Formats: sequence, structure tokens, C-alpha cells
Amino acid sequence: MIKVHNTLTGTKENFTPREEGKVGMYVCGPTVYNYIHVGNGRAYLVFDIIKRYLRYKGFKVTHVQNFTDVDDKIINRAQEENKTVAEITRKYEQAFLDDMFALNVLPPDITPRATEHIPQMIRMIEKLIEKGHAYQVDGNVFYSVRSFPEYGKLSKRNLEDMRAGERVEVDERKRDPMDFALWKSAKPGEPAWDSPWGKGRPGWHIECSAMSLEYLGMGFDIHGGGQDLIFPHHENEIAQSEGYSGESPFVRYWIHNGFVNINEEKMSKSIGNIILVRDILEKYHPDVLRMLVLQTHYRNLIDFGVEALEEAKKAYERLENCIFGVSELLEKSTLKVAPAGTQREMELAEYYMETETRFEEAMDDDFNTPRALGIIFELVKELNTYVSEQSAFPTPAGPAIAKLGQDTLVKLCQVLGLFTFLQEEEASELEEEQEPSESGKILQAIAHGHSRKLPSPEELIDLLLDIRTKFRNRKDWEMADYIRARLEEMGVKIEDRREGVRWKVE
RNA sequence: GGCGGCGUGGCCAAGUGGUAAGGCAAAGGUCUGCAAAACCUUGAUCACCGGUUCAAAUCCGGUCGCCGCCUCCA
Repeated sequence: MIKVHNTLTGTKENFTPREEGKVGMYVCGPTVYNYIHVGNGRAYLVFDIIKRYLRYKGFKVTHVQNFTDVDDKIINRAQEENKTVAEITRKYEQAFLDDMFALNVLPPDITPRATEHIPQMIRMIEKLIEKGHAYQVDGNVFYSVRSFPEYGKLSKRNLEDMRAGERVEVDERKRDPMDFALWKSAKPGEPAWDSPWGKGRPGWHIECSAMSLEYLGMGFDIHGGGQDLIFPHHENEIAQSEGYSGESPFVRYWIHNGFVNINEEKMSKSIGNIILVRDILEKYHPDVLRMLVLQTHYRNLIDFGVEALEEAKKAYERLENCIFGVSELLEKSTLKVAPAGTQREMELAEYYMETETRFEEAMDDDFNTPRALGIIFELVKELNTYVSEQSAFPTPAGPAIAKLGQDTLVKLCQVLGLFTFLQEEEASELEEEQEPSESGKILQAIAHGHSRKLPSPEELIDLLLDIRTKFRNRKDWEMADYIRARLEEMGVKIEDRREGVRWKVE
């Protein structure tokens, strides 16, 4: 049984979806006016991990994630850059998709745009007015928080305790300072739609209510986002959706991820410490960023910095080394089918199964990825030990047992979204074998002026290492080290192991 | 002023009643031409005080410190 911390109740609850075996999940998407930063990146990684795990557990997940493509910030941005609103939103929507792809975040099933759901929003606002939850003033429509007695139930606050207007001026046309805009009348030059209240555009909160209800309906399972969305965004969504439908709950489980700080400071524009996802990905493998996210429970704060990234990178390399280490062992061995294993090997096989069980227990417990990683690293240690045992004293069942362990390790990592490129490589290798693409060969031949293709960089590196081995055999350390040093300058790292030479690109 | 979170070995981070997972770093060792990787060994009584309990990092009360939200924000 999966347990989930529900912001609404403040407790961990058993996760029972509305419909058995199916999960409807809505994640608040980006306002497309800028490149996303690592804080945004964390949020989407967190929900990607949750989604992958739910799918692994057999749930059919429908993931809806919006694009907010009408908003003050977008309009300002367009003016700053002297572009149209559409140009801005198109540009940053694509940038978002690129970043998500680079992060290896699975795409949502439905990605609705706010501007394509204006009629639904207008319908909802009309109904809210009709029910006395909203009122119109000068072409604006405000939601009356006093009309919804449960207002504040998500963020655990009541209207009296809040200091509205302390930091921001209150529109005096509101009946209550906490009332929020459902519809804003348009100023000249702003994007606007016709409505019963005149030309205008929707407020921020109404779009998520309208779109989540459109695609998932009342009472869907998971609504997620960063902790900063709890108030006012999600609080207002509840007020709108439950006020509109007269039903409760709007959402069964509210899940909110923690923040990312930069050097113990909140990341914010005013401090000027924004770090973009794309800048990190220039220097680090996306799995390293994912690793960093996995190392802390999703509800806790992450202090982001070079040290944290480097540490995540080292930890990731430990996983990598283990997987490659087993592969090397397997390449050396010819025996593929295992005769009866030793006692130790039987125990190991059993340990692998336990590892899977313990991994699931950790993940079932409110997606406790740090604990799950701990279990994975215990497996890594066992496997590493076994591989070095096998290098020294091979046993008949060795390769099969090692492979089984590696399969377990890779499988669990992939549930978390790590090393998924290994799958893709396998798949593409198969494809390549099937079609040596006649036309492609010809094109290449023409391009290079001869019928034989050029050797790949991989082949050339192997050649260099071959030469280096010859020097090493002659104990010509100077030449051997020179080759290693020069390759390292180019980012190719060399490791001499008992099983042979390994190289990888940094 | 209200609401919420946090304080675990040098750093990061799990653990929410039975005497502390894991990662990084450090030291010593094994292996090795060197380097790297890997393996072995070494370290915390859990901010502080008081209470409940046979038993608490874990529950309750208090103190101190840090942070977030109450405005747009993942």
C-alpha cells in the first residue's frame, strides 16, 4: 500500500485512487515567459519520479500539465523584448519542452494551454456569480472568499489571521481584501477575450480549475506543485472548483515539493541568484541533477550548489562503475547458462529479491527516494564485492548471478528515471542491426569520397589504448602516461583494471 | 501577529518508541608500475532542558537557533 503525505490533512494517508488502478494527476505547469530554473526543474523531476513509480506499480496514470500562456509577467516580458505575446509564449514553451526532454522527464499525456480554454473559464465564472461566490465590478470579476466557509483549509489559515495588504496594495473595489480576481478587464494593447463582463482576460487561478476539471473531473487523485503554490494558488483552486461544483473534494491528494535554495538563500529574481536548468545541463549529465533530487526527500529543502552537484555526481558514478564492472565481467566470461550455484550465490539471488522488496517499501512510504537510494547502494556494494571475487576466483554460476544482480540494479535505477538511456541504446542497437540503410551508406560514401566509412572516434580511442597497452607491456611508462594524459585533456578518462582498460568521456 | 517547516558523525541525508541506512570527504590497509576503480578497517547518543515510558533521536512541555508562507513564484 502506497502512503502519501496529503497537504490537505497534513498527514500520511493510504493512497486509494478514485478509480482502482487508475490515477489522474494534475501538475501545475510553467508560465511561459522565461527559461526554467533548477527550482522548477526539481518540481518536474519530483513528479516525474512519482509518475514513474506509480506506473511501475501498475497504475494507469493520466498526467495533465498546463501551459500558462496568458499572464501579467508574459505581457511585461513581451513589452520588454518588444515582441508579441504569442512570440514570447511560443519561444518559452519550446524552451520548456527542450529542457524537459533534456532532463529525461516523461511528457504529460495532456498539455492544455490556458488561452485555449477561455470558454470553459467563462462558463465557470458565470456559474460562480450565479451561486453567489463571485461578483462583478467595472468589468472585473472577483471571487468572494467570505462566501466559501472552508476557505483556508489547504493552507491552514483563516481570513482573520492573514495580513492582506501588508505588503501589497489592495484593490479597494474588493469586498474583502483577500478576494481574488477571476476575470480582469483589459487595458489597451493587452490580449483580451470577449466576455459577459466586457473585454478581458482570466485571472491566474481559474485556468487550473477549469482545465483540471475539463480533463480529470471533480475528485481526481493527485494535484501537485511546489510548496509556494499552496497559498494562494491551490487554496483558490479549491474555492473555485468546490464552489462551482458544490462537491468536495476537488482533489483527493495534494502533493507539494520543497524548495531549492542557492547557498542557503531562496532563489529569487530580486536576489539575482537564479540558476537555469539549461546552464546546469551544459556541465552535468541530466542524471546527476536527478540524483541530486533523489538524494533528498521531495518535501524537504535542497540547498543547491557546486558541492552538492559534485557530490551527486560522485554518487552517480559509483552506480555507473558498478554497472560497467558487471558488464566487463560478463564480457570476459563465455558461460551464459548457470549450473547450480554455490550456497553464497543462492543467498545472493535471494538478496536481490529482498532488495526489490525493500526498495518498494521505501518508495511506498511517501516516495522516500533517499531511503530507496540507500538500499540501491547496499546492492552496489554486494555486487562490487561479488565481481571482484569472480575476477579472482570464477565459479560456473558466477556470470548468471552477476547478471541477475545487475538486472536488479538497473531496473530499480530506471524506476527512478536513472540510466534509462541504457534501454534506449539496446533498442536502437536492435534497430540498427535490422536496417543498414542502403541510402544512408551511399550518402556517406559520396560525402567522404570513398566507399568505406571513416573509423569512429571510439575505434580511434581503442586504437590509442591498444598502443598504450603495448607501451605498458614494455614498461615504457612515460609513453603510456603521455597517451593517458593527452586523452584526459580531451575529456577521455582511462582506468586500468584487472579485466582490462576502461575509458569514458567526462 | 497568524500558519508551517527545520536543527542527526567534517559535509549531505534516511530513520518518528526498542539502543543510529546510505552518499560525499578524511585516515590506514589490500590490489596496482603510477593513477583510477573496487574491497576491508576507523567515527555520531541524534540543538538544549525537563517530563511520559521497562525502553525515546523518535511522544509531551519548555528554551535556543535557522528558514519558509501570509504578494507573483516550483
